[in-house]
Amino acid sequence: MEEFKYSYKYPHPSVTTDCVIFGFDGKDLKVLLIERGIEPFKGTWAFPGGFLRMEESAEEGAKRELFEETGLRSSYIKQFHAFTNPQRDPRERVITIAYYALVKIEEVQGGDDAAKAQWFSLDNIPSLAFDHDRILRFAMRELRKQIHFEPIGFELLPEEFTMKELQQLYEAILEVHFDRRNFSKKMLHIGLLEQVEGVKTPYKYKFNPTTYEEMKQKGFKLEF
Amino acid sequence: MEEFKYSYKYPHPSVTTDCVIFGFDGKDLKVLLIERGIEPFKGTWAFPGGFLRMEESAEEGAKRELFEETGLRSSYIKQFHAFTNPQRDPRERVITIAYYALVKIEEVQGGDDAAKAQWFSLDNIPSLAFDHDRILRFAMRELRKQIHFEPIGFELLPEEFTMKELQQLYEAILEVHFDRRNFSKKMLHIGLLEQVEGVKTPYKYKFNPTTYEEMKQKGFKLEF
DNA sequence: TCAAAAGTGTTCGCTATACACCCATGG
DNA sequence: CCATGGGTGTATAGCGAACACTTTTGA
Repeated sequence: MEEFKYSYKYPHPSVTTDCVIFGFDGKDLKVLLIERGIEPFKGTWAFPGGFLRMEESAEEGAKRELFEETGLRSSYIKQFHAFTNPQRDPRERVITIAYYALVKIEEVQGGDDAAKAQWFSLDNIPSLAFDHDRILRFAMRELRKQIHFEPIGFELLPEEFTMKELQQLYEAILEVHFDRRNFSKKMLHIGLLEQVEGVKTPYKYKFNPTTYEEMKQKGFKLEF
Repeated sequence: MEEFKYSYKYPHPSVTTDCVIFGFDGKDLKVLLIERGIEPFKGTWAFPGGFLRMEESAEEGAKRELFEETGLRSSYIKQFHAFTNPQRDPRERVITIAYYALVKIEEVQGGDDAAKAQWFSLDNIPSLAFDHDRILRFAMRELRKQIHFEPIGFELLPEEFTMKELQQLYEAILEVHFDRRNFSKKMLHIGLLEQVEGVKTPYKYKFNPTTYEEMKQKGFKLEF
């Protein structure tokens, strides 16, 4: 009995965080998956995640998971849903608070056990553990919504990027096709882009966070 | 020790659901608050909520809370955030999964203890228990976002309503002012409204859920 | 009969969209 | 020199925003 030393009057569920990590390789949108080393679902792929510690918030937990798998500390991270189906874990009642993270794929370092982490294109996702396929679909839907209110695309691109890369990213997220000329015109018109001096054809651009902060104050909407 | 019969190897947080119930009285957007009868925060106002039962999902829990306070079973309800700050409850670690519900205010029946439930206008909210002021601000922000993707306004209005009521609702949610003529034109153009036959000046309208379902299939966006 | 509310139409400017041409680069 | 990619401009149509007049209703 020594082992079960946390006792409550009423049953409590376990609480975990899961982190859907999105990256962009210049062409396709990708997610980072971990091959599970333990039961249940040993050997199948899943999102990085784990039990919430008592002294950390869910966001801190998700950031911890993100760091352990990518070495990144300061990425964009957003809670998008808590999954609470009583049967979602075969062992016991586990609810998970799910986040998605947007990372610059080239900054990602292999985690402690890099061998078991791998990037997958969204059109080539393997069978996933637990209800993680549902979590992924949910994350994609929320990401598409989010893009209307925040220029989150910039979180997925390197510091400097071409207009074509930016367009391909938006096309990958929204699953649409834009006219190259109109996309460029629209993006430049918004005013969040800053052309990198001295680079010629193809031009490179940087995201201007100052302008973004100003625009957030006044309120704005990105149309697509 | 009989009392604490649920034991775990690791500490588990408590999990609750809270339900921000929005209603519209034809003029102002309101929320339903409960006066707490027990400590902590006894005597202060809070959202309906309570501990998640082991056999129910969070959404079922939130619906249960909604039913207990309003008598309504089939309202629009949406999870918008899990609040997980380790210090948010002074007693112990409690995370809450928060929902907002949109109800037709005239259908609401007093709950079991109706005396302690009361509608408050958003510009006249009393001091709230726990972190519920933060939860309310969060709910409002999500509601405003949501309105761009779904015609949720209709959930808050009676079956039949005038264009003016619809406009006042949108103005209350978004905290903006629309030109009466342009608002009407735009709303009618979207095609979700059906004019009630036989009613004259002011016309009444009904929401057409069939058209809405068709539009959701094809994907659409409500602009404001 | 008078005031307030509600119905309706027009103009203007902006932006989304469709589309074509020129230039630079590299094989 | 030719093909490809990338930079740029223009015409058109549709929508949002501003705005005024007429009709109806009820006090």
